[in-house]
Amino acid sequence: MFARYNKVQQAVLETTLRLIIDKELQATSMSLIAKESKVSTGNIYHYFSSKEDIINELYKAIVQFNGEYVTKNWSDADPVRVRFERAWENVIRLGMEYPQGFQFIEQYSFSPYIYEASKLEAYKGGWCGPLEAVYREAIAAGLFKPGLEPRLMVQMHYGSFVYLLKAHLQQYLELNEETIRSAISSSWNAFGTDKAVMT
Amino acid sequence: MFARYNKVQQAVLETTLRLIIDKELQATSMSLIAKESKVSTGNIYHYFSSKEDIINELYKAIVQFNGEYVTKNWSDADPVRVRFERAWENVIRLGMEYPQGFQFIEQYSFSPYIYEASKLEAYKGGWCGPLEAVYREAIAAGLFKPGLEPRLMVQMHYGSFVYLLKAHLQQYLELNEETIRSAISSSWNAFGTDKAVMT
DNA sequence: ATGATTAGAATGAACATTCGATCTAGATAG
DNA sequence: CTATCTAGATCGAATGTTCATTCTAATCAT
Repeated sequence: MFARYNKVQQAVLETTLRLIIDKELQATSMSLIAKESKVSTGNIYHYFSSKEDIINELYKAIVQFNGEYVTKNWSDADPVRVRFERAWENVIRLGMEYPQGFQFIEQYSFSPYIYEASKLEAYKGGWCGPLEAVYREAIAAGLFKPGLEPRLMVQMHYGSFVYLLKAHLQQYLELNEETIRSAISSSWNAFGTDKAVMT
Repeated sequence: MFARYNKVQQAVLETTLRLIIDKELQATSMSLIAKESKVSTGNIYHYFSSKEDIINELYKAIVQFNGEYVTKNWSDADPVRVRFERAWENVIRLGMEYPQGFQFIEQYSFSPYIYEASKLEAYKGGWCGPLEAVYREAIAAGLFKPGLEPRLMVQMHYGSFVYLLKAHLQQYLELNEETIRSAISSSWNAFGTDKAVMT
């Protein structure tokens, strides 16, 4: 997840992520990060310019990782429906395999603590653009109803899966393969035309 | 929104809500709350036992307010589809009219800062239960496909609307009446059977 | 007057950051 | 092969600030 950083930076970033998810940002002090990562405070400041800097590096690293994960296993050559399913499957799998990173982005993507510059940099590595294109294509092919903006559709579907994951991570409900397939298929139906329904 | 509190408490709660949404919890100090609410720190501690206490009162008050808002304008006598539409319309309207309260719950409902007791108390006044019942009824009437848990369906739909609202509040997209109607209708279609489709 | 309420200065703890000292490894010289 | 040097890496104690909370005195209502 933090492959492009050195050992010390990795230790700090991993520890910070864990602490923030477990205990919340305000309860995550530099001295605690130092103790748990086994890197002295002085040395942390050798590699990061401030606490804010750590959080922002964390943000950028996770967003990039997530972006790569979600756009895996599918390409423009695949049929629209396949791309749709793979992408959302990836989103769910990402949330289940890397819950801390997922929760971190969920909690802090609108936080003033994250610099606008980090958010901008994040957007470039994101997957919203590619997915929007898939939806646009689905509309053009008559598989999705026209009328709503692709951007809005993606936003709604993303929200669905985020909340599914939240409920799962909170042990509020269970997610098995069958349920995931079913949820993705239902999502398709929300915007799908008769032509597109084949479930 | 804070009708059941006295003047001083209202001032403190309103100010705290505004500051937390504008500036984030950790940047919202007691002295700032005191200055902006025009209640001295000493007096704040006369009405609240701690900062945590303020946040938790805020949480409980908003959850109750939201619960009442969402279950307005519909009753068990209405047809399932009407109840479905009214409820989600209320959710969206709530988010648009009271964005701060909406954002606060979004950000802090999973926070360790909120006592479990507050969350429990919140659940009683919540609207998840009533909505789950509507979905259960829709399945029983053959309007919704069986297979998925009603709880999961509600969770997914709620996520859709939350993200729609987030995007709207972030000026990322515009929400007009037509779009809202269309989004709610699409949501119905996600789980709707052929019998139920009438759009 | 007296009990409740309000005010804001005082307190003490916690925290982000800095700083000077120490350590390490690799290069250079004898 | 050993001794010396050096620059970066690492350490943790010290600093100065911020903040939640408390305290004491003043004000108000009855």
